[in-house]
Amino acid sequence: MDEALILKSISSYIALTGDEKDYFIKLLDFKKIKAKKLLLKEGEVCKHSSFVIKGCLRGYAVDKNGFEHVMTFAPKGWWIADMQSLLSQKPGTLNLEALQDSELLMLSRKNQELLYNSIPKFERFFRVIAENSLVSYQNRLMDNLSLTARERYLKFCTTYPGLIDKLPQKQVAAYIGVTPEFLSKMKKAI
Amino acid sequence: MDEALILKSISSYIALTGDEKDYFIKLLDFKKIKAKKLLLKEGEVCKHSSFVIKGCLRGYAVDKNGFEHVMTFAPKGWWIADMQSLLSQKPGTLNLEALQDSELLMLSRKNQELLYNSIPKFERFFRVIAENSLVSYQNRLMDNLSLTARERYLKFCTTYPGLIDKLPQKQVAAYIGVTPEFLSKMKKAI
DNA sequence: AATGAAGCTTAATCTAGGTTATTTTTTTTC
DNA sequence: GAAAAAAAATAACCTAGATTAAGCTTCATT
Repeated sequence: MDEALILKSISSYIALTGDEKDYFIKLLDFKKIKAKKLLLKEGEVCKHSSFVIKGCLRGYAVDKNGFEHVMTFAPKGWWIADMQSLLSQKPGTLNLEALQDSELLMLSRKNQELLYNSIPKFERFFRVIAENSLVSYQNRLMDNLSLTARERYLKFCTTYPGLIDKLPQKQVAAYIGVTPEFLSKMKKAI
Repeated sequence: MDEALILKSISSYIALTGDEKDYFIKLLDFKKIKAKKLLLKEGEVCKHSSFVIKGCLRGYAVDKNGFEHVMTFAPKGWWIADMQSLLSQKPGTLNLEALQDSELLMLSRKNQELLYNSIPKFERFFRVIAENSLVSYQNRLMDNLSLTARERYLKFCTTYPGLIDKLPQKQVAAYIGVTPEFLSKMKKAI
């Protein structure tokens, strides 16, 4: 298990002593997950925040017509969870799926509470993470309200250059909010 | 200036001593704002988080075609800011406008930093606020990806029963993501 | 290497919601 | 309380993107 990435990511926001790092690392569970396997299924209660150290996951919901909508992609260095379910501890609506063979450092909700109480600096860390995430959802919402499908696609390509050629394009479609057929048509026109 | 509401809202998440309450209250600036006046204009840097104690504000952006899109409504008991600008301290894209004569308790970014350092519990408070807000933007995004305009309208009505009959309906339209004409057409059909 | 199964493309057709324009109603303002 | 301005309603027409359905391509599994 390689904790260098997560410690580096944390150090951008808060400074930890060696002891604090050790304590934190002990609260994490390492997990490998195979491509196409589900980390969390809709209807289950989300019990962990997971930090991706290898591979990539996606969080998606299935609507009442059976269509998938991608809420988030989580490549290396990102956190993923069904936040709604994690906060409320009620059954969630998201499926968290590995897109590739992946490796995670998982922080259980219980350990996260422990962490807040023993190293209050982590309140700050997760506050900043939540604020940044909030802003990115605000931006995405605004894009969905004000841009055409074509503009959203082009923005996706420039915003996530590392993802665009790794993802099946039907999943890009499910993220930007168009059908795979229409994305295909757009790509021809570009 | 009436600080009862903000203290009550905080007490749902963290417990404060009398001294802490006093200290916090002194960091706030009271402001009255007339209906239709802008608290923040796009292009300006957002310097405050504002808690609404009376009235209602909206945060909206104007797209390149001149159409307004409502990011958020902030009735009594809610916070409002251009988060992106507040966090980055760069010029923002949101206009924050009073919909009615309103009263605010404003916490400057500088005082917010002070607050975090002198009463670290506030890290937790604003973390929780940010997490809840994040979840509500996730839900709204999912609604925009998966529901019809009609469904979004009906959901708006049940989610914000207090707002629906106070707002000009063109602003409801700018929130759910349809033209005022289409909203009018839908209402007739319902 | 063969056999699926899943993903991608293409194209014809359809529709939810947009656009434009006019009229009516409500709200502001002097 | 009259005039002007903003909001809402109505209706005809338009289009971005959805739907359906067929063929094609890639890729995983035996």
